[in-house]
Amino acid sequence: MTPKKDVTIYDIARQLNISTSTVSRALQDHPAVNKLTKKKVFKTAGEIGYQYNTFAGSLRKKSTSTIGVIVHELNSNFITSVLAGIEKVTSEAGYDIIIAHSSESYTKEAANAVNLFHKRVDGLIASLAFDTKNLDHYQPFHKKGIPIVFFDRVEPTDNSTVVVIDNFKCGYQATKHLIDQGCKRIAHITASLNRNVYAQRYQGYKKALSEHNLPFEKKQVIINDLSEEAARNAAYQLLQCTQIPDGVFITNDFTAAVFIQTLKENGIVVPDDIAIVGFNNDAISKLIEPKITTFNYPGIEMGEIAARQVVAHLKGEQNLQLTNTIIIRSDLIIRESSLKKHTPLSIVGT
Amino acid sequence: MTPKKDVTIYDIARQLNISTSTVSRALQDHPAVNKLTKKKVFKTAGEIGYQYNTFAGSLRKKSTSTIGVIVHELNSNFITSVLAGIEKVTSEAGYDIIIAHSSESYTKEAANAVNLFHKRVDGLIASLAFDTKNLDHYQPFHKKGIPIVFFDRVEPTDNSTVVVIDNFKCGYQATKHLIDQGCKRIAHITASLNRNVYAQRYQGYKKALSEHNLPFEKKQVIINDLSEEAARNAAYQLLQCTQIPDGVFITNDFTAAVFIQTLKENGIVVPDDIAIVGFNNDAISKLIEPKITTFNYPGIEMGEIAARQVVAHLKGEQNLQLTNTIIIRSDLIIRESSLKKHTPLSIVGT
DNA sequence: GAAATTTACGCAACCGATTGCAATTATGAC
DNA sequence: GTCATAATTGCAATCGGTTGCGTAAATTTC
Repeated sequence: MTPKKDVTIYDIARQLNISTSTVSRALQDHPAVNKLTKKKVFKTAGEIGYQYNTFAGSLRKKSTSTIGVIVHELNSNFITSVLAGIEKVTSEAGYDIIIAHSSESYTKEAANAVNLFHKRVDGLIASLAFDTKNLDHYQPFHKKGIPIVFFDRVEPTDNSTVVVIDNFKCGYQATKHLIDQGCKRIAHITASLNRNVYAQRYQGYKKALSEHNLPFEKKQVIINDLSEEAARNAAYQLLQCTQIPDGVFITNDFTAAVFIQTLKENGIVVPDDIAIVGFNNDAISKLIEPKITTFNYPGIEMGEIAARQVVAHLKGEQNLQLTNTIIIRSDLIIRESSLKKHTPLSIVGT
Repeated sequence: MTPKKDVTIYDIARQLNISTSTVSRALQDHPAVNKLTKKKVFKTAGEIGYQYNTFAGSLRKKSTSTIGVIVHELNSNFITSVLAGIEKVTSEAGYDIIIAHSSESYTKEAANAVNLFHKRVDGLIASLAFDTKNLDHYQPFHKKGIPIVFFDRVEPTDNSTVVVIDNFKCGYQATKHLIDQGCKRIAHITASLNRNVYAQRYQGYKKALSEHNLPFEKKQVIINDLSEEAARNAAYQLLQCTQIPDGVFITNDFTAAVFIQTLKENGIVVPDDIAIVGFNNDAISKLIEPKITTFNYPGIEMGEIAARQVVAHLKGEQNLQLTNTIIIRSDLIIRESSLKKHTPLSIVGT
């Protein structure tokens, strides 16, 4: 609308009777500029209200000092922690970040990728949506040599680093824990097995069952979108089985919370009738009754590590081309929802 | 790192033996370009992998088709809904958005403002942090005529539109509701009264008390950061009063949930001993026991309206200069946490 | 005090798209 | 076939920094 003319380095140069080169260099604190000159430049810059023009700079430099971040959602503690971790590292290294979220939609994820590519981010950190099955939309980045690090929701790739937790192990641990509590019929509620995190937890679940000679039944595995409605439906579905399960491993705390609520509404006692293990260590897991046994998801750490990888690559300290997988520790946090009566309370965490 | 040369409109022009002007116009689907030429341009553009260079374009056009959004946090349903609303409207109007969050810190909010200003957003939508007391960091936007719309967390201003709910009324309603339930000693847990939303709810609370001849006591008002720890401390503090309250209005559902949990741990029965009203209608409000009476916060609507204001201004359809306040409807959702025994269940919502 | 360095600064060519205005070509009217 | 009008296209300046290279001035060296 208002085409107010901007204050540029030309204005500073004119005012001080020096060249724009010197002004530009002074503004960058370049060593080849006299200290006095720098001082004068900064002074008049402030006086006449100079503002750096990112476009001119980026256009010339072909770099933006900006790192793009694509996440699959925003409203979870996990993601917020990751973002905090990323921000910490990137800002210390002098990079800005642009956050885009896909709301678990492949289409939006792809659109975001295109957009960030156009915005010429210097690097990318991403977590895939539920239904993202291929990584084609990231090809332009690879072609241009822009480093990408995937975290949490990843896909096998030849040219990027991935930062994850050991989902297989978590799935195994969760199930093993339920078995240790005496559960014989353990169900599993999760999301699309196309997504690595769910696929691997599922494998871990199966492994634990078979290792302990418990039957694996298709009916006991419910795959949905982990929404509130899905959680309720899952509960009703399981309650209608001839043999209702005595343990359920649910890959999301919110879903687990709704599930538990639905059970309670139907007179089922958790954990005595059905023991529950959730996932993510969301705030809600400690607030509902019973408190949910879950897995701690080290968000900040994941964010920091992912960001550090990208930054290291950009600064030329390290090359990401070599495929690289970083696995971060995650822990089972045992709370009330999975502890059958006989267990001594002393081992209950908070 | 890798200074691969970009494909530009010059490459297309050379290939087709036409001028860059024509290519540029063809790419924009300008009417003054022959249809056949356009077709050829798009074809070769695709073939040689042309990518629009945002910087060159923005530098020349002095506009970015991007709207900045500054929020005070990310992990709440409310904010996520607002973002969804904003995204819907802006993307339909052909604008991108850049999301920045301040984590309730004034310093980060100001830094984000500077950053978005440098990124030359065409418009700004913002919600203030807890401790933001002045709007100086938005001056550069005003000076350049960049429209700003504040939502929810706002500050009186002469040159921006604000989109809010009637917080005074909510505070009044919440308190009135508790009074109707028979509460005589109503406490209030909230955050910094510098922030409009809390200040106004507080005023509403006071008004309701005085209107019903209930004493207002400083001790009954606890101001903190609404964190988990703060919620617990508040609970202990109130329990130590000689006369513990029989109703509490808490301006945040998460805080209310922790507060209720702490009460229960100490043998207090909600709502019978103490009735509770929360705020925001977060997912958690329906999942804990008892379900929390709260206020619905129309996030999507707020986002849409805020975005529409900015877009309308940018398209020249409307001027935001004239101060403008838009108030959105919000509703008290009555659930178990505030309903004293005698109340007929039939009016209980879900 | 002349030669060798070092320190500061300026020149001018970019980066890639946009756009007012002029020029050329095509189409239509008579 | 001529002239007016409309449809296309090109010229060239512009947006605001950046940076390799060259040069003048200041400092050091012997």
